[in-house]
Amino acid sequence: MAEPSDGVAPDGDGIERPSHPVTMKDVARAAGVSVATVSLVLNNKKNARIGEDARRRVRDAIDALGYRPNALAQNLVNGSSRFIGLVADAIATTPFAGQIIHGAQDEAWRHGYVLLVANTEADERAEREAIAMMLEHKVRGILYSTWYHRAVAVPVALGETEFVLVNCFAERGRSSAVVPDEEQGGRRATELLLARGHRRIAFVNTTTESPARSGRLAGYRAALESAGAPFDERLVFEAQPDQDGGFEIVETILDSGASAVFCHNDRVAMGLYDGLHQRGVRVPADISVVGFDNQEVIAAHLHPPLSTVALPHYELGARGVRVLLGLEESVGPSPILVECPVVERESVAAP
Amino acid sequence: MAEPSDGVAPDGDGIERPSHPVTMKDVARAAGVSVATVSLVLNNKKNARIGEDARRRVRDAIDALGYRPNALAQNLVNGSSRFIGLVADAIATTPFAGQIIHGAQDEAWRHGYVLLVANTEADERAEREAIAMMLEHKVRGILYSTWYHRAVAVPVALGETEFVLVNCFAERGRSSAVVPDEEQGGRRATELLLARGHRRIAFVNTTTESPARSGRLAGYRAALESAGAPFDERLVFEAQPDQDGGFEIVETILDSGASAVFCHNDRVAMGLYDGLHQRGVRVPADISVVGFDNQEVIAAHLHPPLSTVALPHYELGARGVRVLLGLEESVGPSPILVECPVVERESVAAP
DNA sequence: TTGAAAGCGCTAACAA
DNA sequence: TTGTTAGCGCTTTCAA
Repeated sequence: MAEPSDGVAPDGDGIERPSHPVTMKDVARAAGVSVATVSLVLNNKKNARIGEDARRRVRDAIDALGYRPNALAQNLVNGSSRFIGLVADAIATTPFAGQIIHGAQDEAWRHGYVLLVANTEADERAEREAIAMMLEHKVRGILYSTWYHRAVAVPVALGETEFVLVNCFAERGRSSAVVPDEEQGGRRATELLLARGHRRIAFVNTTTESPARSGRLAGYRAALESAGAPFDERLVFEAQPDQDGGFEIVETILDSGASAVFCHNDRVAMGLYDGLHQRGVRVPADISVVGFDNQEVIAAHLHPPLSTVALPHYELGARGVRVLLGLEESVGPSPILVECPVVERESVAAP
Repeated sequence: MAEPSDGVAPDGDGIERPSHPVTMKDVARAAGVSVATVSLVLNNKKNARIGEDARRRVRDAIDALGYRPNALAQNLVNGSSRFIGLVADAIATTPFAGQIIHGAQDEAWRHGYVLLVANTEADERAEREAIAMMLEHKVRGILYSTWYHRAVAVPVALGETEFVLVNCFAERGRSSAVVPDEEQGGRRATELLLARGHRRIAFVNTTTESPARSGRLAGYRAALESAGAPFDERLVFEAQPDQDGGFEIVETILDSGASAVFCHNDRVAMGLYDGLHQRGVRVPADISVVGFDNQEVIAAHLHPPLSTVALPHYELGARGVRVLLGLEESVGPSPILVECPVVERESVAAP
């Protein structure tokens, strides 16, 4: 069905190669030792004294035969695997889920673990099956992740193993969880504008109730207040959280007399740009704009490139495995908050 | 470290629950039968006649104890696992890799397989380790995927198992491979314009050598020719394949007198839109535009929404596992070509 | 310094 | 209709 671009190790090495899968027994035979010895040198146990000679013979046999340990067998005897399960509700909708997987995968790998990935598309049945399968594979633990920050009902089966919620938190009860610090992010975004001297800063929030909505608003407000700028409710607007929402709210923003706008996300900012351009309003000369999410395809390539605050998805995945593995304390009853870093580009200027 | 939102099954069911992991032996004891019997009813082997009574007792015991088969043990005895490995060179850079994973995962799942995912960031060492790890877990086979369509040097270790290249093909030698049909895609994109009556259609190709570059060009040309429209070399331009490239080429396009533009990808189209808007040129009233890739965040939300041709990443992943599993013939020496479907939106009008 | 042997949880002959 | 038993490939005492 498929062939390697290159041959396998040549056979003329003088050692007989068993017809198919090379086991430890084969190595032992070839090296003239017992399987126990092979096992010992393989895992180089320190308190097992193996002669230099035998050790070498084993090594040679392993190379010659192209032996690979059978992880299935190892896991069976050790009673647990090196798997970490990751169940995601949407792995392809946005690049976000990808980032979580990426972070989790890197960190897991670093500690000798492998990711078992399951996509559930938020289907409860798929979710149950995914978790069951992971449990049956005796995973070290499960990362339960969502593609946008929200509260979730923790599936009962998760209780059979250790788990960490990633980018979500438990509706009720407490569970280890790692989520983005929306408020801090909102504060940073606003400060980006404040720092350049803006005082009348509009905030285009989303219409949908969510931690992002309340968190970013709180951050916006806090930044304003601690900068001594007035918080004016009439400068807070709501729009559908996408390009259309941003596009439709231009007029309103322009009427408000704000010199800068903090958008709930980059997509809103993109729509806003569009509407602004159509009216001949220049960014940032006439009005400054800041986004949120740092959705690369958009933010980095708008004209001018959009200053924004990044959602730390990679970090969420990575932190998730760290707390799962007990490398990091999940202190306190509330979720671990991960910072949202700012990404400065060119959409902000002095008023 | 983490608690379920809900308790585990109550203990007052009259059956003693062993302190920790419930094994088949526990079930056998509780049901008053042998492990063989339990195994038989579990896998409901047809040619094994088990009494209704025993069968029920086993079922009850399983429920009562909350037994879960140990997949590790099952795999060990069967000599092979239900894993399919997926090595990707970039899982987070774009939504594309996510789609491949998604498709592979869905299809694998459908056939009772689980995805083992590894991200290599194109690092050779990471790649070797990832493949080794998969081999050690006795995967059924490996999907080797890239985030953009290209030729690859097939890692030697892949030869130790079955594998399928996804979104890439072997530099030399033949290997099963599944790739997008760039030429067909280019043809479709051009036809979108041709169908509305355009004859002078500009093509903004990428500057970088790739199957996408040559394939889409060939498709463009073929469509033109079979529609009896002249292929004019002076209508083929090159630009960096992103927003900047598209933005910078507007003037040139406008000067060419073309009534429509087929862009190498959606990002280029986005940049083009931008430049067009700035000059007061309307899409599609003054000029029609077609993209490629169907990068949702962009294409669906431009003004007007961009008609484009989709890269079939989901399908690539799914087909990949199908050929891996031998469900689909990988006929012939050349890669399997997957169709690029067109996605019509509103950026095309009559000239 | 090494080997023999038990056993991880499960499946599959083979007996009974 | 069911139980006994021998492995699957490996790790790990325990003896030698």
